Amino acid sequence: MSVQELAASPLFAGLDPAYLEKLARIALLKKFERGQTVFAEGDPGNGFYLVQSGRFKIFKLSFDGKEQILHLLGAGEPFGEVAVFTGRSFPAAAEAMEKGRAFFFARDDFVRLIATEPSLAMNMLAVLSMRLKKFAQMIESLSLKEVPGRLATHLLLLSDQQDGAARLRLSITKAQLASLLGTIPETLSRILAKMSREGFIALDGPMITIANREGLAELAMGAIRI
Amino acid sequence: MSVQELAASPLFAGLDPAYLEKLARIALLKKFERGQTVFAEGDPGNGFYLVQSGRFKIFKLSFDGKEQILHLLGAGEPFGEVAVFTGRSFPAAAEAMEKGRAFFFARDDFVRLIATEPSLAMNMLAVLSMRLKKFAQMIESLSLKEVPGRLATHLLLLSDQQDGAARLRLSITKAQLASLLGTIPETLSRILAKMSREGFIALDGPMITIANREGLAELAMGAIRI
DNA sequence: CGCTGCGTTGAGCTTCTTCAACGATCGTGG
DNA sequence: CCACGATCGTTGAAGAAGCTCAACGCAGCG
Repeated sequence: MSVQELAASPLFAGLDPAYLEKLARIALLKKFERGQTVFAEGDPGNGFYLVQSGRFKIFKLSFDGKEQILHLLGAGEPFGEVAVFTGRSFPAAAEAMEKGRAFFFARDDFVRLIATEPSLAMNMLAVLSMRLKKFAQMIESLSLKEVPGRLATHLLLLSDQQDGAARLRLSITKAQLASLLGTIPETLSRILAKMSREGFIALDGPMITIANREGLAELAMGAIRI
Repeated sequence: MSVQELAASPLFAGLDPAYLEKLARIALLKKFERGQTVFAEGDPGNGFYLVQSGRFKIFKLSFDGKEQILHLLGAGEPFGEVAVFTGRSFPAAAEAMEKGRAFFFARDDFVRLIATEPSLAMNMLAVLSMRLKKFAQMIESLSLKEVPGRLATHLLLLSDQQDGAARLRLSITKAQLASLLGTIPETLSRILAKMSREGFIALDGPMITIANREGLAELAMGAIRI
């Protein structure tokens, strides 16, 4: 497995090349087709994955089949690590959103390595901490904001990730965005339409242009409503 | 600072006494009064805390003052660690719910120690992983379940934590329980009353008795409604 | 005694979901 | 090449869930 690919991940950044070599030796590259399940919620978690290519989603399903996306992952991002350290089953399901590959690291092999390399442990702590922070924001959004507020927050975040660009391309379907925001496509569609009508954004298929950043920011923090 | 107290925490369990001694030397015991703020969301996170006594809550506030409790903490539980590893500010606020004390560990001191003691790192990874799992369940609850389902889930969890006891004592006020469940006291009150009317539970002040465990389990997973 | 925090209940209203229908796009197989 | 089904997105009408606002009882405590 290519050491360079591993080094590109935040999880393995800054590690000694000798360690990367060891990691590469225990990694197993797996292929996934669009829609293929990586693991289901509750499956025994004997290791974790690192995305090599393609995109993957981590999600929860309700009794009646509604989906809540917890995480969207691209190249270099790990998933399924929680099960490694709790020593139990996966707390959510994972699925490939498109054709792609992921490295698999078996728990025992990985734990052996992490126990001897403090900077790997520190990197992993940083990854888990970032995730916790993100989850805390998600909980805040779901419980304290209405859908327009969550959407505004998300759009501003997207813009930030692209150096403040006003013109954004949704890289996921609107149905998936709805699932990420904890709502349903119909509601999202209505709210996008309303935001457009009121001049906050401009819509054009999968393109969204931020037309009133201050207004969106006020929506995001709940200072105003639409 | 007492080494025994530190050793009782899951975070420091199984560590070499010599390391506990080092930890004890960098720990700083702070006192808090009921209602006192430990840190606000956004404060610079220069270290983390470990509860010695009393209870603390971690929470988010909305623009108009509504509160979402993320976490309730008792003796031996750490909080504020996320900021240590993301190197940034606290992602939520912390407050003492009653008179209590907490050890404070400064970031730099702690990072020095954790980098030399793999089992401390592994413990910390386990703690963060458990939290992530809990947050994932919270997100699932908020987005995929209605209030009766969340309440049922919580009651069953409480019962599990007490070896399956049917008679539970709420250790927090109902207003705080509402905040933990992502709702408001009025709604919680109504749903408790309805659950009692329909025979799922029996109410008596702060005591709740599980009268129909199977029914509650079906409520919890969303199989039935009330 | 009066105050404050906690809990409950009622009425009205907002938000969101459900259910249904429909247009557009796209890939596939006949 | 066209027809078909599937996915995606949008819109409307109706209903459910939960929130807001208000009032009130009750207990603990200065």
